[in-house]
Amino acid sequence: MDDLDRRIVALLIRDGRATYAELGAEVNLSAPAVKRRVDRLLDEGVVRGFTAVVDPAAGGWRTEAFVEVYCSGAISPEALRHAWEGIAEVTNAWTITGQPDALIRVLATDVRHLEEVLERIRSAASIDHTETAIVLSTLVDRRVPASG
Amino acid sequence: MDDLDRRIVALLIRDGRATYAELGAEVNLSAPAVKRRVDRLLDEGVVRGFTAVVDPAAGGWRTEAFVEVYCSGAISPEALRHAWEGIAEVTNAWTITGQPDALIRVLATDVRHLEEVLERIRSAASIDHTETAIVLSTLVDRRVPASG
DNA sequence: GCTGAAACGTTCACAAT
DNA sequence: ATTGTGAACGTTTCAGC
Repeated sequence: MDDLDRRIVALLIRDGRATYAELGAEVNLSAPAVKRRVDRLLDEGVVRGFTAVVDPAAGGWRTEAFVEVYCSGAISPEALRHAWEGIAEVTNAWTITGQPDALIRVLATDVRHLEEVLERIRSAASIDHTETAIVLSTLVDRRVPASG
Repeated sequence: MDDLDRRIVALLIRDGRATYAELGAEVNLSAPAVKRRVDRLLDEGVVRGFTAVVDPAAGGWRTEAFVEVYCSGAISPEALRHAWEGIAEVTNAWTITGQPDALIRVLATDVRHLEEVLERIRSAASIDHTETAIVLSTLVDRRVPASG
């Protein structure tokens, strides 16, 4: 993971479909040399894969919310993961420090749908209660810290 | 945005570097037909672009936190966006309903670095106080609701 | 790491439906 | 309006250096 790797990764974050020739032109390397590095980065898990960045609203997901989850008793993170992975509308979930045990990001079509998802979240594990905050606007949207 | 578009988008979320021929084989379309659809989806903004999915830990980002921000007085979302966009470690920020005015996701190298980022966040706008929750584990990590 | 060459993918104009 | 075909061009992906 040298400086060349970091530059290639930064370029691939900006354009995940950039050709090896284009990447090579930016970092002064031949296309095969770039490919070998990208293959190695994929192998090492530095780059997990490539994906399309989709506008959720275009798919009808117009309501976004964060749900703080307070559990009752001891529940393993693995049990929570298993329960929430099966709920399609749960896009992200983390266990966290502080008063709530977990934080969930939910995408729903509307508030009515959100309420229905919250019921499924609560019934999927022995949960004490939840606190929901609806997203008003997205101010910053990156996956990793800004670089260049 | 018909069913064929949705299937192509789902395939591109799974593999953002899939060739048009591969996509076409899955949806029974020729490569040029798939390309025209993808070009249109990009044009319409349904697909915003393509990116590499990178492991933050591989880049040294081993500490993740969510920061609830309580503002003092009236601050425009635009002012908050401008202030936080300039902080590299702020990967995401949303204005939300409920007690806090905003929620921020931060990636830092360690807890010491996180504390330093929090200082920058607080001094970047007229903020009353913040409440930070450090991420213990990531249970679910998707961008959009699961589909297939 | 580079080069060369074959296989493969992309991207266009054009015809078909 | 959208698709498939064919051909030119660029890219990928080897092996050999």
